[in-house]
Amino acid sequence: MTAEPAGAVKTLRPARTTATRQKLFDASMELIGERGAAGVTVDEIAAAAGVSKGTVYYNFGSKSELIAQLLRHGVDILKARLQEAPGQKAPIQVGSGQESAAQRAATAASADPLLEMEAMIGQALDFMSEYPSFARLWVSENWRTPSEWQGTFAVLRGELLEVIGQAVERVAQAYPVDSTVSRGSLETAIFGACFVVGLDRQTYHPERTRDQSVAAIMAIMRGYVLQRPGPRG
Amino acid sequence: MTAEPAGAVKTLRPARTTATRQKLFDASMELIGERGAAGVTVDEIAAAAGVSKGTVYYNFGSKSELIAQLLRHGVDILKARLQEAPGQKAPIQVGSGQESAAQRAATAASADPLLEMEAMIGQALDFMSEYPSFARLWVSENWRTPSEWQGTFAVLRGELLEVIGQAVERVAQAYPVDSTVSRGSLETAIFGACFVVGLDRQTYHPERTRDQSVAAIMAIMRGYVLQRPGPRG
DNA sequence: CTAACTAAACTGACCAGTCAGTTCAAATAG
DNA sequence: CTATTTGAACTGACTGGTCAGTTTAGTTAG
Repeated sequence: MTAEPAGAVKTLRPARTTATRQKLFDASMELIGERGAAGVTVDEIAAAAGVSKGTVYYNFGSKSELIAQLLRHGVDILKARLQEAPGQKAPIQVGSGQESAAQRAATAASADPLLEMEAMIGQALDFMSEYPSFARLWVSENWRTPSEWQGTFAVLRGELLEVIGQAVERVAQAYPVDSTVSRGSLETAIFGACFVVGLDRQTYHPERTRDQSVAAIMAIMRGYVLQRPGPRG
Repeated sequence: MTAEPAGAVKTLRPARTTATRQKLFDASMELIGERGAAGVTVDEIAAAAGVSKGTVYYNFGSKSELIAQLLRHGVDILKARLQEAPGQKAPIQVGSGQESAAQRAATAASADPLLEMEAMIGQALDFMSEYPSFARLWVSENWRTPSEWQGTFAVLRGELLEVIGQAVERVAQAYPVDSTVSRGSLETAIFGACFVVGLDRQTYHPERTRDQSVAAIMAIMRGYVLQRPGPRG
């Protein structure tokens, strides 16, 4: 019988378990990204992770749950990357006037929300380069209608779009923008363009540079902003 | 014994076969779009098409070949739609000065390549609405690395991007554009945004209108064009 | 001592592809 | 006009193999 219901506590977990789960995440990400969730067997994943099949079930309970947690894992990484982009550095609510040099640098870099946006898109593309399999898994399963991970996707998608939405909002505060454009659709377009441009670069056009890709996606923002006299205020 | 090797002649094919193949395309498109190529069985497809399993193999030879031809079929439809957009109406080389009223209307509408671009994006979104399963199949399988349909995708992707590329070219001829932006990346961004915005509307935001979506994607073009004094020439 | 993990065998469902046989519309023969 | 033949189109039971998930008895590491 499996002790501890699969996928229980995440924190305070023994080091061995954490390492095992990480190995399984790495192996799954790779294999599933290449051949799709349905195209990979649990035996293969276990073998690739250098672990027995029983361990997969001990840790995750099912193939489906493994993949759900894999999606969550990837989104956590991507969100962290996006928030690394200057100006996204979470609500710093420490006593006023005591920012560190690093904090001041971040603030300075984020003075222009368009530059911040550019940094975010760059981070997104870097993520796609680093975890191409995650991007493939995402686009493969995201829009399936009665998907096993429908709920998972709805939540994760919302989290990512919120980060983008905040950055767009900051642009809209600093610049005159075309208010006839639906904010939601715009965010989706940016989000989608990041994935597709990133994946396409990976698969079909490795010669395209990161900066070319960023510039192409940034065209969306330049088209959203009405004039270019720099941020106001 | 099966006469005629599967998937041979396409033209002059007896009506019965054409009807059968169409039924199989319709059924496959629906099922595969929902649950993915690997998630659907040939038995299910046959049943949904109201045909026996043997007929699938008689007509296509393999599940894989059925899907390859399904992709080709969908791209043919999408390409036709994109070329319906004003100004794309293929090289009309009939005797000069004898255009029909319809041709003149199309020419008039295409006077502005940006409007033409807008029409094309609208057509793309309409296609996504009408064949959502095709779009899902496309994004699900397009970027798999050693895919069964790698070659198929490379060809079809090229055909679609060429149509977009021509429209972008016409914009670049008529307007001053940001020449530092890589044309290929830009086209990919537009292409990707169409798919993702279309699918997202379908799956998560049915309340978003077609025109909102078009406007969001058109932001890319507005950002690519440097000024807005109307087309030159 | 116990949670985490191993190794290997096993079950039961599922599924791609096969093939011997059936149908029927059109061609040909009488 | 009727009988016969032909073969493309189609059928569906069957085969061989695969795979998620289970079980069990034992091992390792913290």
